Amino acid sequence: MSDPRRCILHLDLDAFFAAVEQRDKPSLRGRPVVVGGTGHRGVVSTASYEARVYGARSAMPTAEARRRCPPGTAFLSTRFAAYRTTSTVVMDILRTRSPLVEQVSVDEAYVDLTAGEDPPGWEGEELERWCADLLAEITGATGGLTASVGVATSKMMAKLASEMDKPAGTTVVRPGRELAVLHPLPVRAVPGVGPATAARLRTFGVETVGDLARVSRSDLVAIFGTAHGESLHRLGRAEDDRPVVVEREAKSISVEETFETDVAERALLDGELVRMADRLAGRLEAAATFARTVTVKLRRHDFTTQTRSATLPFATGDGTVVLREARRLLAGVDVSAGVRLLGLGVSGLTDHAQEELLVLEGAVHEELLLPDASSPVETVTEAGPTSTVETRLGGSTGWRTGQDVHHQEHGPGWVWGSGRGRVTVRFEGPRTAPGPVRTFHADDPALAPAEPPDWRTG
DNA sequence: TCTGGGGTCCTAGGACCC
DNA sequence: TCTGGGGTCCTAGGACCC
Repeated sequence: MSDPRRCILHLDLDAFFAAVEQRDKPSLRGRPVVVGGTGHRGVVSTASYEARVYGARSAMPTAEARRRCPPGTAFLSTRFAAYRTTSTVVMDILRTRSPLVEQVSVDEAYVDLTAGEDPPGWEGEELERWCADLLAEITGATGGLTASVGVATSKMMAKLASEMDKPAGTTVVRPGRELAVLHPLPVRAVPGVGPATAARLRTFGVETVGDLARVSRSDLVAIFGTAHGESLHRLGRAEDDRPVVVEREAKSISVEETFETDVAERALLDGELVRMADRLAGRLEAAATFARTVTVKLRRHDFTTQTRSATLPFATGDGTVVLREARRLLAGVDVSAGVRLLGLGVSGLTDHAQEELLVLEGAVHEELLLPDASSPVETVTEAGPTSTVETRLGGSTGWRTGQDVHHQEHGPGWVWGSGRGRVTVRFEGPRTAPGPVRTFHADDPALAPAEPPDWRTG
């Protein structure tokens, strides 16, 4: 059983992306909003509660959400910069309560309250009052966003609790109550049980966590392997002593892109690779880290995924080195049937560069370092194919729905829609009334992309 | 108009070394 | 000439999470 002395809080911001959009775009408040990929291969990241009424859900193809939601539903692309700014405000508030805050994503965190200065106790309604105070502070500081929290003796139980009274709810699972709360839930509620594991368990007649808890450890290990089997056995009994850890070092960095239509032309794929290597190098530099392993990922028309990786004898932060390896790896796979997704990643991260030159001085495996004379480093500085995959496909004006813009005359606004050489902008901000809509030429010089508005001052 | 993008962890097999 | 087991590194693929 979990250590009853631990008091762990899990906080989850409610419909976070959609809530930020409704805060910053007054005309969307109270209306269905769907945030995610807006192209024909897009999927939903977050649906507002108004859109959930019609069945729109996270991870659903956006096309499906469009079919389900009524006219007037806003379909917006993501604005990560805005979400990050708001997320930081929330995480800073959590750190005033305890130094042990583990941010697991932009909208979610664990807090070990036991590590705080004056932790609330389990008795009476003290915890409920303490959480109400926390949620009120978050709502005030974020311009009206709500969060849900769960408090329990372990991370798993705290997370399950935070989902039990959404939105804006507080659920406390007091020590000793864990199994009564856990066992009626479907197995899918257990972290680590996804569609494949749930289907497998169903063939053994296991539907609820209570059913799972009656399966022996040896049976679970035989079915799912050591790591997964042991984990299922423990979590099914609410045995979870995973600590709240403040910072985890990144193990990999990657970028990927799904094309609007499958791509079979090597020149186009190479152009993408050039841009991806450049972005990756920027992120390596920003993180002051270096990588030894380069991985190229492809997804085909039938959704099968293929990866090819190579480990260098040195760690690099150089985009040209990453690109050279990526090109070599991509050259070894058949793309003639078309590629749906192309990805480029690096792993084996270390703090210290051990660059190519140092290894060359050691005269180690020179042929490994210059593996492909046909793609010399110099080609990287070339412009690459001028027609990127997007421009070749046409139709795009370069403006994304939901994007922040500024017009010389009309001031700040956001892209309401675009196409056929036009862009329509709604001029409003987080602290204005719902604003008017105007349409411009997509290349109107008076119109420019802008930073997200500040809900505290804008 | 089927299925994003960024991650983590695990497994299994082969190479290689002792 | 034949045979062994353990450990580490690498590659490819898959499940899962938000």
